[in-house]
Amino acid sequence: MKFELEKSLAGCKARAGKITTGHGEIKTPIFMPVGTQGTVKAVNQKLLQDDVKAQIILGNTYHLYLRPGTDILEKAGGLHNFINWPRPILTDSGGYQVFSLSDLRKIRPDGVEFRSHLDGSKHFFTPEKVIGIERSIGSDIMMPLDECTPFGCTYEYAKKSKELTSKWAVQNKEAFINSKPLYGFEQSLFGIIQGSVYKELRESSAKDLIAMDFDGYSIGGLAVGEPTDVMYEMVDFTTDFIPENKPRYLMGVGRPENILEGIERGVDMFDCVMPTRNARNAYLFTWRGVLSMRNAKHKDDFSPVDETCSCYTCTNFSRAYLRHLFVAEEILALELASIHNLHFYLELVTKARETILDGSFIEWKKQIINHIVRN
RNA sequence: GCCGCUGUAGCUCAGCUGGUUAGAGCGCUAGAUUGUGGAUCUAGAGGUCAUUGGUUCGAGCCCAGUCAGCGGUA
Repeated sequence: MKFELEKSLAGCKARAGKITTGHGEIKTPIFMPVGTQGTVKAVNQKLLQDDVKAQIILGNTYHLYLRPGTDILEKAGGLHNFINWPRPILTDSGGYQVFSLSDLRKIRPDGVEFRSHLDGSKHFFTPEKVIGIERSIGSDIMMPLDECTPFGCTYEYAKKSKELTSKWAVQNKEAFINSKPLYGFEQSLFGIIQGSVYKELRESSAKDLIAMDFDGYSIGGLAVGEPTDVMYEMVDFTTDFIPENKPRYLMGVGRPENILEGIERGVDMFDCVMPTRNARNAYLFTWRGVLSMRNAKHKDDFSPVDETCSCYTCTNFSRAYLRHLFVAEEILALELASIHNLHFYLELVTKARETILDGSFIEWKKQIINHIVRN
């Protein structure tokens, strides 16, 4: 993997760059649709490429390990082949599932013991095991096993957790060096910076990981319930420690305005379930604010979701039809809404990139936030 | 025509021996959703208890008439 920094803004930390992987280029800043189980829910691969214009998608190690399992993925020749996705894939390690499925797991110094949310069976993840699974998956960018701390945890807990994540990072890195890709293309490994909302811990976590020289750096453990301004402050603080020539990835974020604020603070990559999950709940993002497609006011509104949007949904269907599909619980509702929201997110980061390159980002961002945050 | 059963929220129904502002589920309306459960959670609106009289301190509940629906019967 190669990262090329194309432009850094003078007035803020926003940057534009290019990541080159074995499955092509990713132009940053970028938003990565989440495809946990080998599919971006409700959107097929053709539309994902041609209409949404996704440059890279996510898969999840925890979910893919439980189902279909690494034996199937290897027989298929890796996840790209299995799901017929020719562009880059990034895999999350399962660290977040350790956090979100907390009643089903136990964290130990050597790894995480957990029960499958599918059948209750017992499993044990170590950094080495996770790297092995990600080799079987064949993701272009792999995330190491980490612990995502819950918001509200004490300094002491966050400190111990950060130390564990750093210790695991060494093991992740070693396992990475001591293993090889299975499918003939290069894979790369990021480090995940933890430390909750404590600056001192963020700094020390960043320094631990940077000393190990990862291909890129993720900021984890944010957007887990802390106030938004705290999240921005932590991001701003943390990106200062990350070398300029490495991509920075803010995990799990976020709302459109969160992404723009993240870009301004020097983040290159984002992922979030919001555009897809909210789409399935009839919550749509537009350039003039958000819409709830179930609302009765759309019943006889035959205008598109967003007049300025060029996605398949907006160029072909009305709000009234979308509302009808949601009320009738038709599956096409999920598809059309997901296409639109993802198209919006990708267009958002594309425009951010363009305005970084031409120097108008800050001005553009202010204007956009005024429009999209208003309801 | 006669006999019986039933009328409570948009729908399906609870509602104790008569006792404060009549409830539930679904639906409806509106929120929430941040390294994915199409899930879930939160809040709100909505009732002349078919109708007219009566008994009672007090009636969704008891009595009578009327209307409507369902079943049986000549």
